[in-house]
Amino acid sequence: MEVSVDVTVKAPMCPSRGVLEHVTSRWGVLVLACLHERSYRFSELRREVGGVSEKMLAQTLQTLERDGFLLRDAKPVIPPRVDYSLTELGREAADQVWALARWTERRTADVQAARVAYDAARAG
Amino acid sequence: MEVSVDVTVKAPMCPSRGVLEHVTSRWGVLVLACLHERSYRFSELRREVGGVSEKMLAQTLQTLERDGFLLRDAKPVIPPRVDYSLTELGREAADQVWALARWTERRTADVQAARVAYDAARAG
DNA sequence: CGGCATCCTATCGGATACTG
DNA sequence: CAGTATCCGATAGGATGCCG
Repeated sequence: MEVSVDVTVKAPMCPSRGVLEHVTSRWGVLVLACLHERSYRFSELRREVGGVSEKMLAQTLQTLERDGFLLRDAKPVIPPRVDYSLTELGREAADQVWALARWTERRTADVQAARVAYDAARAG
Repeated sequence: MEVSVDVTVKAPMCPSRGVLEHVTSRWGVLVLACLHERSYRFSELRREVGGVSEKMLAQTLQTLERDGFLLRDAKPVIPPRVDYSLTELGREAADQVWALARWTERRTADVQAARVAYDAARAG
């Protein structure tokens, strides 16, 4: 178990940077985008996101929970059931991320075309 | 020099994921946010972003240029001068990212408060 | 000035095994 | 089911040196 990392060494010059990095982290974006629609259980979320390992999903959820973006509701039942949903703060973040994700989907074809053009310009 | 990596192995299930990851990459976000305001030269951008190494900035700029987000204008003068500016596609991306960055700045204090509360709840 | 190549370390992140 | 712990390979990313 990792303890007591000296955060003073690599602390970002601006504290908002750390927040932005959590929101825009590889799996953070996708988790927020998913939860934008509705609340999810752990493994349900894992399937929905797709391609994320158990470890990284758990880690991502913890980070986002700590930042106050989402609520973790662990029901005391057997088998365990844990639901994740957005807080008000998280909803605001998810709105932004959702918009970005939607835009990306709409424009993906253009990006792919740009890549082809870029590569062709150098290979030629 | 690295060549011919087998992309079929780790290709994202959805091509838009790759695009989203470029836009939301650690330095990509900040570069787009900077260029949202105006165009920049390389080292000017480096100072403005702050904390980014020469290597990573160059790499980030290439990725974003290849994706069609920005224009690289290398003037044939001594000493060299290279200007980076957004394309129309890049402007759309930068708008999204800019909004997210602004939101993050506004809400950073709330996130920090949430972290303190979260940590206090476990430290007991 | 604006890169590129090299080296090297830290962190990311997947696979596996284990637990309540 | 929903995690945690551990191991380990892959990648991010900094430092340095060289070049047009």
